[in-house]
Amino acid sequence: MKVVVVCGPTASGKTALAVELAKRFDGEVISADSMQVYRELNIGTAKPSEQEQRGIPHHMVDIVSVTESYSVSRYEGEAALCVDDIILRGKLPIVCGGTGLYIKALINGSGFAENDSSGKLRSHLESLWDNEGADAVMARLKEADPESAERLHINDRNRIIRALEVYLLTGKTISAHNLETQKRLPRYESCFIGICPYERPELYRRIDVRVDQMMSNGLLDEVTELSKKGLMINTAAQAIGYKELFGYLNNEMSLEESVAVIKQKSRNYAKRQLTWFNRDDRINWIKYEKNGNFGAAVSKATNFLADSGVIL
RNA sequence: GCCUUUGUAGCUCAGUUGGUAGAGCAGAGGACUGAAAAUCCUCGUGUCGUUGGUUCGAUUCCGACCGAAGGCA
Repeated sequence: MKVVVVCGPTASGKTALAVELAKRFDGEVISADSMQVYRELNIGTAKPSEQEQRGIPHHMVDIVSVTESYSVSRYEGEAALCVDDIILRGKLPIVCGGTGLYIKALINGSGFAENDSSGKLRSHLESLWDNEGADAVMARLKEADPESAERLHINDRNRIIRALEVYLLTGKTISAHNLETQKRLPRYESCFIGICPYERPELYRRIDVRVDQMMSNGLLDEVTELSKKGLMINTAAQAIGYKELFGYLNNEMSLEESVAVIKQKSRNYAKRQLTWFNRDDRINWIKYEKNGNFGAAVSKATNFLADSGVIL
């Protein structure tokens, strides 16, 4: 059984397409979205409403609280269980989302290196970075893992720290680990469908419109509630739409400004998503004009599924 | 109407004691293996408002004009 993947940048119409395909081909949706996993984040993550879900089961949504920190490796394991179960029940698994790394981890089966659950090593390395500077951390990485040190830019704090962390934890370099996992066969056979407007300005227009919709749907109330409860912490605090309105609530900027920043950051994000997906040559793209209709997209997607043998 | 300030990259603004200019943001491209809605890299020629003058040479100094903001009437 092949797994269907519907991907693309934010606000491009992934959800509607995935649900329609699920309707037609007896599927269930597995979300691949790093922010929709959080129960308390709804409007700002464009989490599909009950109406939008049209009775199709959606997995990997609302599975943790914002008080927890979620991560790719956890996603990889849990989402794979969902997919396996769907296959076992004879249904078509449809992975749908914009978090490229999550999709890759699920389909390819990355096999991430160990992590220190106590977080002690991480915070030690972070304070090393802050107190002694990037060069000090980089010097240690150069000794332990010259390959990664060569590859990583001196400013890329997250990756340098992680590379060193992996070495100290496992005694193996992250570069060796990556090399090894890249050789593995993918966990699932798959058919990738990407959806995106043909023209960049149209994508950006759709993003702006959607942010305005989120605001009229009560995003500010949602964020206000979260901030009252003091819940904007951990990874969830990085969510676009939340951190900006949090800034407004802290009197750092006007409401108008923060909405403009949300739009801005969403556009920047969409750009990064496209860079990620464009590199993946497995993706069959559905690119639509401004007046492109949904029916055409669905039939195009159906053709892709037929070509790759997902459906007969 | 007069006075003051101001007009430089799509936006906000530096700067050139006169030798045609540079940051941030935006935008474009790229990277990405346990934070990924994160993290990071690369890319800056624009009639220096218009027009005269001084000068070997003006975006820079001077004048006029046009636009903007503030003040006084």
